[in-house]
Amino acid sequence: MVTMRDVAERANVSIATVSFVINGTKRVAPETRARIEAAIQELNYRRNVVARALASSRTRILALLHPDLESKPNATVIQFVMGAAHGARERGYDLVLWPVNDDEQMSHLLAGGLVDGVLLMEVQIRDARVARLLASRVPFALIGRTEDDDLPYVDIDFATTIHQAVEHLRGHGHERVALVAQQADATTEPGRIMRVESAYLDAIAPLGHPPAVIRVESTSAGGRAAARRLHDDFPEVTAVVLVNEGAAAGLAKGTRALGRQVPGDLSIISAATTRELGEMIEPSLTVMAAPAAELGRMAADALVDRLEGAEEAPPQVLIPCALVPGESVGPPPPR
Amino acid sequence: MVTMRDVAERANVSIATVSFVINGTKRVAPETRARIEAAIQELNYRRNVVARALASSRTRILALLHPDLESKPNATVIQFVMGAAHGARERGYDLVLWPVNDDEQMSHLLAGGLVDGVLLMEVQIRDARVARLLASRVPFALIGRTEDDDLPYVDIDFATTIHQAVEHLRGHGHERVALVAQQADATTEPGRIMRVESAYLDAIAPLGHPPAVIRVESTSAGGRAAARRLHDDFPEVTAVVLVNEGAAAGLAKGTRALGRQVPGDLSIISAATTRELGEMIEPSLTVMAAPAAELGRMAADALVDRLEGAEEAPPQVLIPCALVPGESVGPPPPR
DNA sequence: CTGAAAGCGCTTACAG
DNA sequence: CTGAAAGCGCTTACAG
Repeated sequence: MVTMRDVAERANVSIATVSFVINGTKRVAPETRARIEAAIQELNYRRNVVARALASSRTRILALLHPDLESKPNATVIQFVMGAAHGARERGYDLVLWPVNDDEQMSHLLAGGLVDGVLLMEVQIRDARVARLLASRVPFALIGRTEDDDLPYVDIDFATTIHQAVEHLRGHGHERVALVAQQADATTEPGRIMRVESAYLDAIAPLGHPPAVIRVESTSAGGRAAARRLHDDFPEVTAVVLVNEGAAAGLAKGTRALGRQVPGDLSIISAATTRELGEMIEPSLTVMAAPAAELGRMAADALVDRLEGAEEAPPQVLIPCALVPGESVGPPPPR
Repeated sequence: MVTMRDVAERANVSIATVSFVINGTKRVAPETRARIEAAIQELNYRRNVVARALASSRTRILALLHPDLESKPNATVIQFVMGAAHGARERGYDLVLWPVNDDEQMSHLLAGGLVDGVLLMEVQIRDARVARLLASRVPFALIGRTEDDDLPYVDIDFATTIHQAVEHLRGHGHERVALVAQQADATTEPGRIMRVESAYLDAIAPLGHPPAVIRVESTSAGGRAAARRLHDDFPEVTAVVLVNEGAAAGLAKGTRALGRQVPGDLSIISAATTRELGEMIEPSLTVMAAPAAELGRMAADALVDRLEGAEEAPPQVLIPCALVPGESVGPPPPR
């Protein structure tokens, strides 16, 4: 292995000077610099990142802390993860995956000193991991939000997204618009659920009709259950905003299985999902595409900004989803 | 930060002895050990992984080297990635994501000394990255295979999978079975394409009919194109084995758009996809579920085995997909 | 502008 | 069974 010492010897300088040119930390005379750069070339030297990390107490590694995603493969999730990985790489950081649910194990990992910062996914309204993170003093950024808004986060702008979805449906003449959201289970209560529901209530208020909210699990079966509940409990509803990626296909299939046409009898917008998902379903769903890759990238970026000492207020970023028209929205059925 | 020195002082031993008990590298007298363990507890000491890495020249970090997955979110991919992350964690290793296409950048990363080993995804038949990896002397394992079979790999057993798919269709009375595979583009030629096609030829040989192979891109549009080609070019075909996850939904939709029923006119098995994908489509697709999470886990495991000095031959693992019946396979239409 | 040297927090022969 | 010490390959005050 070629070390900095080898380079220094070949260029007839001290290792300190080599370090200065590699890192650009101090000005170095042009001819000295040239000698060093030549030596680096000739020896094909590459600085050892571990030694650098130890000496500088900065590893330039970020952790992506997420629950076990194996069980619920969600199309937007991988885009998010890849966005974060790219964002980190572009800033010269590495991203490690920490599939950790156990809050104890998380503290262990944090204390090991491997990472400079943490990206926390699937944030809950009250999230014990946030307290651990705060206690560990390791900088972090959230994907999603907790109850209190003074932590750095990056999130989908659900308010704008839902409003635009409802607006789009109103433009087609719908007045009775339901929301199909995600069911919180005992342990998890993503902040998004709460925010989505309140955005929905806001958005439909001008229509002057009572809200229709259905919560189902994020699976095909959940989607079919939603179709049935819509049919049985809310027959006056002519359009639905869905914020539950896993249930999208089931909702479309279930609706048709009940003899109702999409969009003839029921219009559907699937918010915060991928365009690819929309295309897979029959009829192709009109979606509000989640800016998942951008969010991942921005989360990494924001975290690196903090690590590199940008002293501003904690970054708080909201991005709305973008409407991608499909074939699942039309006028309401004649009464 | 609490260091090993702090622990040593509190326990009245040398830091070497502390290291021995933490790592179990040498036997230590029971009472000494007890003192040290107590000190660790009291100080809540956690060994610094960076210092350990530098001293032992083992970082216990693995890299997952993959192309940009953002563009083609493929449901099995995330399961694979998560499987690898879990597998690594369980062995006490961290997994970093390296979204790298550029083969130059890859060498840079490899030379940095951050990782002990590499997992290489989306392996091509002739893969330049493999040569780089070999040159770098960093141990690795492949997901998929190159032309030559003497490198350590973990892969789907396509031969068995395709045979079982064809067998299943024969059991329903099909004799004319087509293959819809993935189109290789200029730069990528996954080894799987080749292996899938030859497995298909083997599997249908006993049927005594000419093969019908269609290659399309891995998108909904590709799937619709396949439906049309089947209809136009291979009217005698009554069943298809699909090995192209991205095209699955398009094939089903496209077939129906041509006025043909699934499975009434055409039976479909989608191989090497997730069960969730099958459920999303209408009708629910019969799939051969890819053992993606297992493969990821096994790849990580195999790599760690090598790193920890298992001297055996390079691990080569093949796992077939498992049949998950849906509603897309039935008897062939009466002639 | 450059260098000598301490130090980052561990592991690991080597001695005893 | 335990310790003193060298060393992993860098960065970074501090001097000059």
